[in-house]
Amino acid sequence: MAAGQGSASEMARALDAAEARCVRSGAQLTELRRQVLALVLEADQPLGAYALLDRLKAQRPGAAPPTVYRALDFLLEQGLIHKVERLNAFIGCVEAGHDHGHDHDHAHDHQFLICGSCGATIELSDHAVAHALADAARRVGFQLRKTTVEAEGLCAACLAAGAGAAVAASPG
Amino acid sequence: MAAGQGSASEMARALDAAEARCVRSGAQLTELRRQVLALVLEADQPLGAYALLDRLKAQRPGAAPPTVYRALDFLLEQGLIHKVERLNAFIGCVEAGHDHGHDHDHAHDHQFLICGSCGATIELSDHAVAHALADAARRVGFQLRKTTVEAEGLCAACLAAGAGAAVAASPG
DNA sequence: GCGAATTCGGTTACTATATAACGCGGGTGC
DNA sequence: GCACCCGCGTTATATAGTAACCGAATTCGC
Repeated sequence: MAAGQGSASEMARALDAAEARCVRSGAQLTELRRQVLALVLEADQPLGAYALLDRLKAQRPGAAPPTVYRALDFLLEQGLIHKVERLNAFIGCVEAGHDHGHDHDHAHDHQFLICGSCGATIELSDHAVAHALADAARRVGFQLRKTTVEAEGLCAACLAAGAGAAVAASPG
Repeated sequence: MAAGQGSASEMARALDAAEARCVRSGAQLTELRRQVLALVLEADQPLGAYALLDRLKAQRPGAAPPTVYRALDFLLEQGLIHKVERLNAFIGCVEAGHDHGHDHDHAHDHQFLICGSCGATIELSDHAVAHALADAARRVGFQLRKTTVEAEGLCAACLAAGAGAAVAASPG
């Protein structure tokens, strides 16, 4: 388990928060976009566009790649989801789950820790990391626009379960 | 301009250094691998696998995707090149250009700053960034194995040239 | 020398990821 | 009514990456 919404009510709350966010920014969270967002949020790990497409087809038989990519582009723009570049996969943004009214429309800096054993992906919002990177960029005169910080390794649960050995030893 | 070798002699030196590195680790820098490495190094920006393939075909008409991917895998393993995840592209490792004999075979932590205007990609080896990320991971009990830190923005040269406006205005 | 094992790379075919381009229908403004 | 924009269906295609099989060259053991 990693990121999935634990219950239907949590999901409903998250979708409502997303709706509110879109209204505030003058965007429309249409039925399709809502469906795709729900699929991303209910997964307990990042899902690829085609995995999402497969699931979307259950509700929307005619769905094709552009269907899901357009929805994903929208959700990315709205900051409701993130793309995990190392996995070519998409995951809900933890920040978006809160419906506090003040706009933190700024692209919040985040980092991902991806467990190579269980696939859990943890989103961090570590200020020190963001600051260090901003510092390093400034030192060479580079103006940051968007940062991608992702790490692969082993999560605490898998470490405790001795996954370090399991990963090396077992094929499955 | 960003990463390309400035001259034939620099290139030769870099290839010799790569050769030495491979010898030390018991690997073979074959003709194919050398060709692909040269193509990566002579580019002034990260190149995709298929761009490399196109260029490789000039020297090796029969080349196909596996040809270039196998060479790239080898070069990545040897730490001679890096993959830029955001671009699905490959770039020479600045560290590999130096032929100092001591083994820093450890995967050196690096960061990329990608200019959205000119495509230049700057490799940093900022300790503070690496340390901050390691710290953040440790705090949540996550064991790091490989980190990917990439940022998109504007390089100093493009900022000076007023690229901030140019990026918004001109298509080129 | 001869065969087994390994490494390298050519070749074919395929999977996965992502986008281009066209068109339709429904709203909005005038 | 009509021009316009938006959302989305639809078809086709581009780009990225792998699987699987094969043969040549080298090395190793004997």
